[in-house]
Amino acid sequence: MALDDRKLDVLRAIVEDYVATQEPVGSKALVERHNLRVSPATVRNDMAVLEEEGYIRQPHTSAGRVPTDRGYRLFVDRLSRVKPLSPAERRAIERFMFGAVDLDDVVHRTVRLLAQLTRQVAIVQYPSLSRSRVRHLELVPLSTTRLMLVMIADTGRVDQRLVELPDTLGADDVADLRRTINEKLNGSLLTDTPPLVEQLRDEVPRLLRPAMTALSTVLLETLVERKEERIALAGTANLARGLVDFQGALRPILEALEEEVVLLKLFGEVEPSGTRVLIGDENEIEDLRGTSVVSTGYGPGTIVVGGMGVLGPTRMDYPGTIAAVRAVARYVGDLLAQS
Amino acid sequence: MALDDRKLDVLRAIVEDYVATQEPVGSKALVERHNLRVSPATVRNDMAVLEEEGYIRQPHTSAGRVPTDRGYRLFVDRLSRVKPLSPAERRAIERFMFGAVDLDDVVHRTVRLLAQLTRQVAIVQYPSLSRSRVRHLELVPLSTTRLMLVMIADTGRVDQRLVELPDTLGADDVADLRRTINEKLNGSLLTDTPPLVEQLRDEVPRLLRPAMTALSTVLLETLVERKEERIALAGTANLARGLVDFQGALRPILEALEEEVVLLKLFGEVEPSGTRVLIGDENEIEDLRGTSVVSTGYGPGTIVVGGMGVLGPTRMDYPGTIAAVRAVARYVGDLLAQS
DNA sequence: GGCTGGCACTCCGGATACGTGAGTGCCAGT
DNA sequence: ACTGGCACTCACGTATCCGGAGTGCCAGCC
Repeated sequence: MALDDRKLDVLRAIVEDYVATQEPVGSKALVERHNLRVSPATVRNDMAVLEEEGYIRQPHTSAGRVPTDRGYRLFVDRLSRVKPLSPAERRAIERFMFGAVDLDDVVHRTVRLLAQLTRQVAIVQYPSLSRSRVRHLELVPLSTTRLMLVMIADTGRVDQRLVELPDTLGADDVADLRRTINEKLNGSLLTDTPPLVEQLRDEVPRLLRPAMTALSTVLLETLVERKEERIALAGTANLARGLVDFQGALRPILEALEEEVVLLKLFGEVEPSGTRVLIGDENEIEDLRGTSVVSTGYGPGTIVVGGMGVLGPTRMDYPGTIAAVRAVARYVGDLLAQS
Repeated sequence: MALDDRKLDVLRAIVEDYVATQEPVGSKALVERHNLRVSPATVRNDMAVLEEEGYIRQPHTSAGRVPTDRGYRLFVDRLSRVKPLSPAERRAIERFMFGAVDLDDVVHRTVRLLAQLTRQVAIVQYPSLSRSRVRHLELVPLSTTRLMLVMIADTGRVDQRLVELPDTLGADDVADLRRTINEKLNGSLLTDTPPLVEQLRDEVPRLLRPAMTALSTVLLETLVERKEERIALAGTANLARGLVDFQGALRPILEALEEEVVLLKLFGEVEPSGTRVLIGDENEIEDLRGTSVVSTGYGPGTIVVGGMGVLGPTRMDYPGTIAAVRAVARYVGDLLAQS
């Protein structure tokens, strides 16, 4: 059955009111607050249809209506426009991000900014290693048998690992290794490096082979195997605000949020295409059903190097949240493009 | 008034029972569970005295007794022995920490380990910059006018910052700067470096002065001004377990936990002497009254490079928690000593 | 003097009952 | 197709009641 325009209006009104008040909304209140030009009785009929179609439901007989996940979905897809940020919010973004010194700092500020802007839990994935290119590899001798391997990615990310050498090396040797590695790997996507790393061993003088072997091993670990990506989180206190429904449900949510692996799933499939909204049961993660996630990719220009987003109760202000997430992602993307 | 031994026994029993059951404990239950060799009536008299002295209180007339902050304090100071970890727990520590690859990883694992062991919120401060020594400073040319400055501290901590150069530099120049900086600063405590950095400018050839000036500025920021230390947090979900008392109080606690500045205060005054226990109102941070904090310093050998600890409801298992915090701190200290 | 059994008293928490009001579904009328 | 009217339902707040755990106090006992 096709829903006519008025029914869609009613659904939109229900979602908006419910998000604003957090209370089931009834037919009378609805006609008062929105100027639908019909009587409550008519609205009730429409509601009955909407309920039949699964867009809204009644918590109890003779209570108002509440949107279902399906209702929110329709609302997000067809009934709402992303609302532009207020100038104050735009200014807040700039103020907040101004003066960030390094990638850590950027990510940190971003996640707090998002949490504050949306008043929800914010999640930011560090630029993914697999989507970065090697900008430079540095070898720092700590002792004659120990090197610190520092990898600098074009996303600003810096990783370091300790390498134990099988035998002692002089400064010249280290320089040699450094040159070889950089010539081979600089500029390549991290996911493409493994075969290159394999070749490294054969490109150094016989004497340096054992050292290079040790180095290759660590390199492989650093570049590829170390799948575990990093995540920053903020605004968990906001969960305690949406008290009523949560209450007991809070615990599993907090637990899920501490599992980085779980969170990464949320960003696993970010497409450059744009913002993704997961509503309630659409979420694959058991414990996070009952919450919605608005996420998007970010990166310099059109490249996506990581994801960011927010998580909150399904009854969230979608247009506002989507706008905020997009704006912040874009801002951070520009920031990355500059450096 | 001095409390005789039996009264102390009663207090200890009350604390233990209350911690175990989370319910006010009455005189009858007390004599049953512990073998005090007196009647409930006698215990009641003792309780009356303990209450007068402020060690316990009644939530309501005709309810059992609950320890006050003062009661816990006495318990911790005089009535309890730190209980050694179980073999299973010791093994858990080793298993959990095994295979940590870098400092980030160590801190991460540590905080999760602590949270799991104590079933409370765990907090670990990264090795404090101000308590570290410079092990090595590396300059990595990213372009002709840009350097990445990487600082490696003896605590395993690695920080990096971008430096924009006033004019272009060749590879030799960079090597020159690197050598000068390292000769000057290597091995010195970070807090002692500022005067040394000031001198740097005059120790390079005239041509390199502008570059060195830029470098010095960033160095100062990195080494000293950047007071903001880093913090890792885990186990916030555990807060939701101690439900009853918290309930509404949860929000401000979560908020406080997100303020790194606030958390650092907790470790501001860690003395190498040992473990510190802050009970309820003893806590200086407004929002964290009502919680207790068990914290200790950690570091290689007897040196303290940072703090770690856990936070939970005042009704926590102090002996167990103290033991866990100490054991983990010690283990991590040993780990740092090795590297 | 310190300990104990007995006893009256307090008060929290859960169960039950009741009235109220918001909201609904349906129907007959326009 | 919309509306006004009406009977019905049910969550929620308030009031009341009851049982039980726990106390404070007192008189008696060792």
